[in-house]
Amino acid sequence: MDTPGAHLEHLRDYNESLVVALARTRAEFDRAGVAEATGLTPQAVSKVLGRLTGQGLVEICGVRRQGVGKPASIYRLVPGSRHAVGIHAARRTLRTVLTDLAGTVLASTVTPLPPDFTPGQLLDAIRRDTDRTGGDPVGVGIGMVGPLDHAAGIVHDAHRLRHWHDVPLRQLAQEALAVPVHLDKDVTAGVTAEAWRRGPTFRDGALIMVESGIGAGLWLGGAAYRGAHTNAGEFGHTVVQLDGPRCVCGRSGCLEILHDTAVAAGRLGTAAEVLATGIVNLLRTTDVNHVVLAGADLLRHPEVYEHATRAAIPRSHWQDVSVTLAELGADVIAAGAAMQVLDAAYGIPSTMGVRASF
Amino acid sequence: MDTPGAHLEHLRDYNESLVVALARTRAEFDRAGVAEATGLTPQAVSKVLGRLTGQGLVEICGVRRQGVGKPASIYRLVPGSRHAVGIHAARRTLRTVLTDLAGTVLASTVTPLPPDFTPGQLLDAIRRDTDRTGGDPVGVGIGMVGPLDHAAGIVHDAHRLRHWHDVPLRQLAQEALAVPVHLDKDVTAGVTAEAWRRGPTFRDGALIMVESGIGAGLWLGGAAYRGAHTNAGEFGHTVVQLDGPRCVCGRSGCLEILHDTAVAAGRLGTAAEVLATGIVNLLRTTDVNHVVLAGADLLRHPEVYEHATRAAIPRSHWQDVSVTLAELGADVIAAGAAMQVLDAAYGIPSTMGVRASF
DNA sequence: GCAGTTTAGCAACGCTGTTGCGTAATAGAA
DNA sequence: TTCTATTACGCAACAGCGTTGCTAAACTGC
Repeated sequence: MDTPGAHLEHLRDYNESLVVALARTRAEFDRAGVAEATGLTPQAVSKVLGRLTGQGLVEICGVRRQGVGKPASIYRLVPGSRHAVGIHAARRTLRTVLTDLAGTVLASTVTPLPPDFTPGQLLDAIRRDTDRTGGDPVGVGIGMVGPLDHAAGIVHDAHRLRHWHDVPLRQLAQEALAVPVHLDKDVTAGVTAEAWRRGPTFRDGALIMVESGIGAGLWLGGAAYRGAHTNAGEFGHTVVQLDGPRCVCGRSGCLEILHDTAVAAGRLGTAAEVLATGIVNLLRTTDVNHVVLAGADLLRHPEVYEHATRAAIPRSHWQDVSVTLAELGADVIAAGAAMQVLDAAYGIPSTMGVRASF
Repeated sequence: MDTPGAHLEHLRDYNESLVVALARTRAEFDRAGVAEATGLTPQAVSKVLGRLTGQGLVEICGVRRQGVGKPASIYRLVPGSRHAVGIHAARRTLRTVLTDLAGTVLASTVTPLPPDFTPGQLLDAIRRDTDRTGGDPVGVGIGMVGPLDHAAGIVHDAHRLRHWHDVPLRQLAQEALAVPVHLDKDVTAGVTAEAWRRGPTFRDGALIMVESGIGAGLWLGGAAYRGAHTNAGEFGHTVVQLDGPRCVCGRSGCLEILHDTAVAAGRLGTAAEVLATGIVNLLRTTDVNHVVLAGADLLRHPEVYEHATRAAIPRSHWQDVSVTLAELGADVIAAGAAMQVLDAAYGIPSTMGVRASF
């Protein structure tokens, strides 16, 4: 820790983010409600709400009469007090969204990217579209195909893009944009969007994305899960047919090759069933209780995939799984990238800030 | 929160457990080393070490001369200051171990269980073997086949045991033993043992267990991962052959049925290759960088499985995966159950104690 | 023996949430 | 209208956390 007094500050930040997280899930709230939900004393909540009001994150919006006694002040989040920009760098297009603190998408633009674009070309496009979006964001999030290193901000080998080998994209973008930048896999950004919008009940979920490849973003135990090399969720390249056709990844009978082959043959139902088998495999492995379906290719026939998935999931008296389509549709990746920025700044920190990696 | 002052206490507990965690990974340590590793100031470390010494968890064991200046006091963990009992309730045997605070197995016993034993029979056996083990444990951990609910301490339907439907085993055992009891799936307990012994570098790992069924215990992001219904890691019932033979779970071509069929036919190499395919699927999904092989059936031919697994895992310049056998062998489940008790009492808490599930 | 260096810890401090208690605001009864 | 009970709010004092300032202790090297 290089800043003195860090530990009490972390305690304070932790409690503040706890209250912000609660504020995001409720249209309105009062002091007693926050105290009850968080376990803090009402007086402590007063102090926290005072600080948050001072930062403009929260405001009083009325009083609540509940019979006898002095009416309680009603607070609410000020969604417009903070903004973030999220970017989805796909293979041919750049999608840029502006979101507010509540996770609402305020603006969304799509511009084409040059074929087989270079890092420089992407940076130019990002700067152009970010400037055009405006909004004075607290940061910019970038969602992109992997493999990449989230912690280091380096793109190892963007799939099907020749000019991308160990590119320090986060650092480059940070210099170009002069705001904090987060880099993450597209699917992880996507599941963050769902988790951010659906609140703390969404503790374990997977976002299944079918869009020039099949991948999954994982949200496990209340946080984005990326694995040891930011490469978790490559479930398109799990084998479901040992003697199946050869896949580009080197193995045979991968989910992706079987799915894509069926789609190419016009057998969409079979493709959806194959995907559903893979999803149930994922459920067996991770035991998430929320499945979110997303991706351009999937959302062209949402009802087919949704039905096949629901049909494939077994039920029991103690197990339940929700299957839904991505609420934000095509914006989900970009919006999630923006929410990762907000999450870093206003979300509940996963550690207390002390290095535990000794 | 029902206890006042809870939040500052949590800060204190957090820092204390941070120091204990560090003490577990180092034979000896001094104030400056802890301060450097944790980010706390030396004076804060003094206070923490003073409290831990008072609790008997840590002791001074000498001084270190490093040239000029006053020598630094050398501290070390007192492994014998705390003990825990771990229990592995398998289908036919009850394994009971006693471990110390460092995770060393001090005693290990195996006793038979009646065929198709009842909850009452298991409780009797647990009480008997726990009493016999002695050691005044801080708690008892039970590792068992699922499905079960870790948080509620309820066994839903122990696989292949008829008398087990929604049994509140944790509560029953707690009343019978008069110490805190933890209940978890066997594989999760097992991976906890590996993680506890290998320290903070083991952040993402999977323990593969082949023993009357195939399962995986997951350790993701530095903590045991159980999923939404304590049912994560059921990877024996992931489909790897869409048109494969029917499995007991209702689907076809599960990893387990293919593996067991090959073993029954004497084709151990094929069985190991099938398992290895499943393991690579697991790596694709979770991106863990540690694979631990365990289970009685697997450890009968460890080299076959180890070789097949190593051969199946692709390598790249940014990706590395370690494949090892369970260090504790047959004790791994029971020892892990004991370490879960120690982890709850002396491990780094995952939350700051405030309810965030509003 | 003295100077220089490093460690250890007491004491004061700032900041956190908590507790005690006074004040404000309301409904309902007198 | 007036009084009382009730509920909400917040100032002030407090306990406990890690931090900072400073002094004492213990050692090496000259």
